[in-house]
Amino acid sequence: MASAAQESAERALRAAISRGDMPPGHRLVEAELVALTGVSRSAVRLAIDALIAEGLVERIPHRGARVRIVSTAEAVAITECRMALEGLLARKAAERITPAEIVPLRGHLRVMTDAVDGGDLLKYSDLIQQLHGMVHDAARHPIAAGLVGRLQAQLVRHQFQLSLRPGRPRVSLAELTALVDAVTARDPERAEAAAVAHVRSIVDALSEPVQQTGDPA
Amino acid sequence: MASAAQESAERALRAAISRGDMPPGHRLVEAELVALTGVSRSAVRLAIDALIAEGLVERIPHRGARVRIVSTAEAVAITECRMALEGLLARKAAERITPAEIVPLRGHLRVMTDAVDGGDLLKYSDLIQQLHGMVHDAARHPIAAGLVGRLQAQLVRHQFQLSLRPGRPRVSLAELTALVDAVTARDPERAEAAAVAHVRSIVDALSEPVQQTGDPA
DNA sequence: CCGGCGCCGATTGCCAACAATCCTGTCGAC
DNA sequence: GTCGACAGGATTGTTGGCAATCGGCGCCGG
Repeated sequence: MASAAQESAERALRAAISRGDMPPGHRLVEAELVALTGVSRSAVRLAIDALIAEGLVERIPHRGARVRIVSTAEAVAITECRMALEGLLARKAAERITPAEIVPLRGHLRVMTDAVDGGDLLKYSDLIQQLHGMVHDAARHPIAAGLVGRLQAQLVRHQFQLSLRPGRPRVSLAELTALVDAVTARDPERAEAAAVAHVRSIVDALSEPVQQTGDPA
Repeated sequence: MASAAQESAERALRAAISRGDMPPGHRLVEAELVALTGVSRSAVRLAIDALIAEGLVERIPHRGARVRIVSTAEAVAITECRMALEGLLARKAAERITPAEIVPLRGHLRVMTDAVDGGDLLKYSDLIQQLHGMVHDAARHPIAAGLVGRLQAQLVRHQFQLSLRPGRPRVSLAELTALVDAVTARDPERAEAAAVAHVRSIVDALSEPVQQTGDPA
């Protein structure tokens, strides 16, 4: 991330991958990315290297880079790691949260409830990320937060599929309410347990076979 | 790690940092490393990038790379993350260990006991790493194991200081014995608890003020 | 005598060209 | 008709050199 060119290329790539443009398995041809981002090939190459280090992309020698395909098994394993780390973060957040942080956290939970009641799944998915961000900030543990962020970045696609399952938001909201309650009550044990329970339910949902929605589109 | 040159440079750098040659804060001048490793500057540069991605080295734009200085607070935070992940690994190991793995694990513990009784701290420190490696293998969770490995690599220096404290090996051995007992008994709950307890005691030891050795330098 | 300013060596960051490697399509032999 | 070898094209990996930037040193003014 030294130069501006590399950073811009990295952002562009990350956005394209997250947005679903460039699906898993898609080849990243360096010349194409040069034309796409407008930066030099060196910068593109370094950006790819950075994304490889984060686990978003993989490179086969002399065969180029491709968007990494994370299998369901890997997604489960990654989420298990996240489970352990979110537990740590929730515990720290409960220990270290300040009154000034408690108020917006509670407010955020109300907004999330409204989003679920309103059926706005996309917004709810965003709000979840924000909630985790607030908890991570309160935990004051940049290392664990950074690890969780990098783990999570690897499975935007899985997370997206998950949020569309019927009934899932209700379950998720109940678990997150318990988490916020415990954190704002400054109860580290309960906070850790709530966070672990929440992520565990994600693991279970991921492990289940994908539900047929009958949607022909 | 694509090319052999880069890999060799990376190994050399990693070894030099681990060995204590190149202490934290030491500047990594690219031309020097070219002369030292005998590979091209590009390879050195890529090797440095790889080490930056692992958190061992940091780079300031236009000012070069230096061996990263991890403060005690950071070491504690890193070890807290390790605590969470080792708990997960111990749990998985207890669930998944095979009879063929139980025997050498128990044997390794005896070797460790002998090393402590013999006062061979350096060897004991090595054996600890190997023991963790065996547990990680048994857990069959490459993602968590990889994360722990990269976290641990950042604080070889702290770990080294820790192992020299009087009385520490005895405590450590007792905790690890409990861990091995739980894992070989296939008791996930106890295994996780033992692993967490072990790493927590490391956290506590790190947090304590460094013992005065009477050396005024 | 001291503080600010501008040059200079050293070092890094960047780029364009070269060399090595791999996939694809085609040709020929069996 | 099918399999194997071969050449062509495309893509990546590497090298060397050049421009940009930074810290230190000496010089000048106060």
